[in-house]
Amino acid sequence: MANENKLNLAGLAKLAGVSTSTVSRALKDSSLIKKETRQRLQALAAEHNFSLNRAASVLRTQKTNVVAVILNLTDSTVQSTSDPFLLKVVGDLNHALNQRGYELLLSNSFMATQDWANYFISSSRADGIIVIGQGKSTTKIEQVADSGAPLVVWGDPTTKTNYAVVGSNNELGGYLATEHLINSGYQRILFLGDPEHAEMRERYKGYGRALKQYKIEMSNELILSCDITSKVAYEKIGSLIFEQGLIFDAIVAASDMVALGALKALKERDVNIPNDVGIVGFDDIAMAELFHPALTTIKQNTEAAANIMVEQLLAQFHGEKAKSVVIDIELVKRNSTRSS
Amino acid sequence: MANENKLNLAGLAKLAGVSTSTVSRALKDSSLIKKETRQRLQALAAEHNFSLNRAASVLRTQKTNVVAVILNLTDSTVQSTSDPFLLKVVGDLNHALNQRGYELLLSNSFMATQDWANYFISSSRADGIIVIGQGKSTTKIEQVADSGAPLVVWGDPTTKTNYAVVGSNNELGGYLATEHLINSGYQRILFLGDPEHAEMRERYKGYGRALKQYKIEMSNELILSCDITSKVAYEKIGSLIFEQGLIFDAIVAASDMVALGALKALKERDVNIPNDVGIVGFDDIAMAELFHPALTTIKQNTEAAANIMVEQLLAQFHGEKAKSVVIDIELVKRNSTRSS
DNA sequence: TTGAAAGCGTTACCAA
DNA sequence: TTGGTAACGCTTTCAA
Repeated sequence: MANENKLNLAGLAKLAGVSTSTVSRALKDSSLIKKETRQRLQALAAEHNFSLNRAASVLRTQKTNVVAVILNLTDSTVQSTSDPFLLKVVGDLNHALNQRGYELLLSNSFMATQDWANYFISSSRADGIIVIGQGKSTTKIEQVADSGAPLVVWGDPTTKTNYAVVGSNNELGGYLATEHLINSGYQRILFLGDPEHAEMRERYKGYGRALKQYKIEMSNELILSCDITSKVAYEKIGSLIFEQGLIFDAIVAASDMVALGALKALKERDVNIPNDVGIVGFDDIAMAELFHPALTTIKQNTEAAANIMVEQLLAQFHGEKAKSVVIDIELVKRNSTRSS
Repeated sequence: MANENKLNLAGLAKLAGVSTSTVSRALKDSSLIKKETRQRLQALAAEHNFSLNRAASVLRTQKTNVVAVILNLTDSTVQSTSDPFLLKVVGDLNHALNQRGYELLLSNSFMATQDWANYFISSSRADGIIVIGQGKSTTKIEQVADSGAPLVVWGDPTTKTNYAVVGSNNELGGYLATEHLINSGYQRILFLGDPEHAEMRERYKGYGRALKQYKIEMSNELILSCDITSKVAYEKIGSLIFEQGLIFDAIVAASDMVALGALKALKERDVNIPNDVGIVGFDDIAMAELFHPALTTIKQNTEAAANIMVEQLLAQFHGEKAKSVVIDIELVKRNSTRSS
């Protein structure tokens, strides 16, 4: 047991025989203070393991140096804890924020049920908010935007909003995935995903555009709506094959997790991938290349996205207006599709 | 744009024609205040989207209601962002903390380079610390323990420490994995993992105990030290086979990620799983059952662990002493091993 | 180059 | 049942 009564600025000042103002300034290396005084005080602080009281400092400066990151989940808590893509984004955001001297306060839409701007900003819990995922409804996000609180959203940047959205070009991703399948000789291409979900809807649009461009008729039975978890995808593909047989020879999956669920269902029925059926995923999670066959997918660059999101948020701290940014995506060809 | 000048307790009190003390008490539903007054003030607060200033409140009460969670990473930043098991633990901790009215401040050992107790506790950033992973060195953890700050560590609870460790019975897990392989008729069982890592070392011990018990000679060439990422495991298994051929017929992997890397290397060489080689993983990450064949593994119950960790931490807030707790593990038989 | 002191917004003690 | 007020620990303006 150490610190019975915690050392504060006043205590440190007393020890040093100077005023609190001097110590305060010295610790931020202010040029107002003589260099040797500064060094002496910094050494003293280090020696006593001194650290400033955040609460007092936040109260005084009205600045928290914290950013709230909200996982905006749609269906159930399960998604948060098992979706590696979302967690990858959180990890990258943490890194990007830390590099700029900010800390990450993690929350999700099940926990933060109240008005986000009030809860995080007015209460001085955080200086800004990053929301991951537009989900099926954007009312809570719009509420934050209307409050004027600094906000950046990970989602689909092509849809029009009154707040800054950073995200991949989902429509193009859907298009490239589909085009790759067509060029590889696949004919009956299934779309597997949840079109109610903003980002997935765009991927679906890209799928449609590619089909149209290559003069392939769109067929309703080849559009399979499905929650974005591998378990649901696995079940959906299983029952589709059971009921109608193998009516498709390729799948455009709305996410890698969905693709992997489908892959499992197909392999269990001894369908050969990529010869009988080709599959393209979306995200390029770390595990995509570990699967057998390694998953062809549309890579989302989360590190770049995280940096841009943080920069757009910090811009708002300085009174600038943030803008939506489209992150480049990239088709990563592996072995779940025939080479074109 | 709303709130030009943010409403505070004093402002709200003025609006209501009462004192700040009364509003303060009313908002925490104190029985000191007459019921109707309470309700009136609560309604008024809601109407004005009022929320208390956390910084002021923390400064006054010396209580943050925040817990710092530190990912104690060993090798590189890569591990944090790609290890689904660690992130699952973070997700479960977040859930457990939120349920008890605490928030989670996420950090990792690369960011928090200073003295953790000072940085998080003395500075009033958090009330307590949860460290995920004992890593290869525990000096920073011991520093926190010595400071007397509330602390719980996710790691191996069987090794003796002066702080509370919650974790799985890793030795038993290693034993069960190995025993299952032996009972399924495998003979030359490879251990794949990093024995310098506290938890992995215990799994290794369990592996050794099982071999001994079943009178199978331990052979140094069947102990393959390997960083706990799938990429490294993939490479290690690849070069082992290249150099010495298939000198093993089963693998006890120190984690699922390691197992999956090995699986990929084997499948690429057309080794049949589970007939030619059986594999048992550790963790039971969500993806374990998605693989083909679905991975036999030792399941760690992270939800239960998260709840226990949080309870042990909160106990320390009330002056109680926390104790180390062993979480039950369970062998989950799937298809990467022959059935015994 | 340094110091004094006000004030950030709560909470809780003491008084009424 | 309610109100006045000091105090939490820091930053920063103004004065020296």
